[in-house]
Amino acid sequence: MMEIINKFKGKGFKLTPQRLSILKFLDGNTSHPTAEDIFKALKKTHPTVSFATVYNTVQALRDRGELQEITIDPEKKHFDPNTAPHHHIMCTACKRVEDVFADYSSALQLPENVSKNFAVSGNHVDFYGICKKCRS
Amino acid sequence: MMEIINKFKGKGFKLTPQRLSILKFLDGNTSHPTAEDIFKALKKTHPTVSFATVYNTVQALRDRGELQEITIDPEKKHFDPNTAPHHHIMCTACKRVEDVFADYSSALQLPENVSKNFAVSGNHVDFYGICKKCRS
DNA sequence: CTGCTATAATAGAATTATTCTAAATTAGTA
DNA sequence: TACTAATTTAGAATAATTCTATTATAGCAG
Repeated sequence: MMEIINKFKGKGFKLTPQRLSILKFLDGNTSHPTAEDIFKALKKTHPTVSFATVYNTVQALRDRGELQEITIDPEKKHFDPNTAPHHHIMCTACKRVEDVFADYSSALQLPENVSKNFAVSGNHVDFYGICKKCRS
Repeated sequence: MMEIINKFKGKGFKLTPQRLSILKFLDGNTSHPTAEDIFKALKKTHPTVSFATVYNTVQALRDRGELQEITIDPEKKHFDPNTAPHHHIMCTACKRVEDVFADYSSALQLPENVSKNFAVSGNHVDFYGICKKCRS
């Protein structure tokens, strides 16, 4: 928690109460919240917040490399404060997203016809399936 | 082309001129068009079409397993008539999506704590980078 | 070939996610 | 303590997608 806050001292990032609340919510959060999830959580402490505050903060964090945008869900973006390289799996029934910690980097070689045309900056692996809860 | 059309004879799928036009546009198309791309192409032959026709047809094709929805682009969905398992790379500058034909299946093993909680139905690997054109 | 019916097309409204705008507020510095 | 650039807010705007109600038609049944 302290680390997160300290990361934003200086650098033209103002640590407002709203942002502090968002940072607290995100810190160590592995639930892969959507903008709406963050908005709802923030409303508890700041009933008058606007969605713009959520998107502003999310964007500021993304720009600083402190928040990852997850595209696994075709319906909406999810966010992940864990910026270490890792992957995800989504339950196609309940839409929940979970982490997959595995290092596939050495296996994911691009065919030459592609690698010669791209300066690759990253990759991610998305898995889809049905979770235990949704089967029972 | 003929194959595509024949796939939809019977089965409660009506082959309307609009749909035929969409099928022709998609057949062998490796450009990963968005709904808007399809809409624009369709407008050339059917100037009065509605977006609903595009989305209806896309959904019918998806339901029949003849069209894949691509989530690599955070801004919008792309579609791919190639339903054989393969992967994608997106240029983060020009947003173009290209195919990556590589078989990573044996390498993409899930860690046990995940695999024991999911009946996995599929996966895809997304690469990001800058394409040659956008660097020059 | 003709008529019937379920399916599809259309225009446009509605919904959802996200971004923008302009005015009021405030964090952090001087 | 005052100032200023950054932020918040409410709400409008935009973009992607879905829905609705009406009209049209593909494909089958006779």
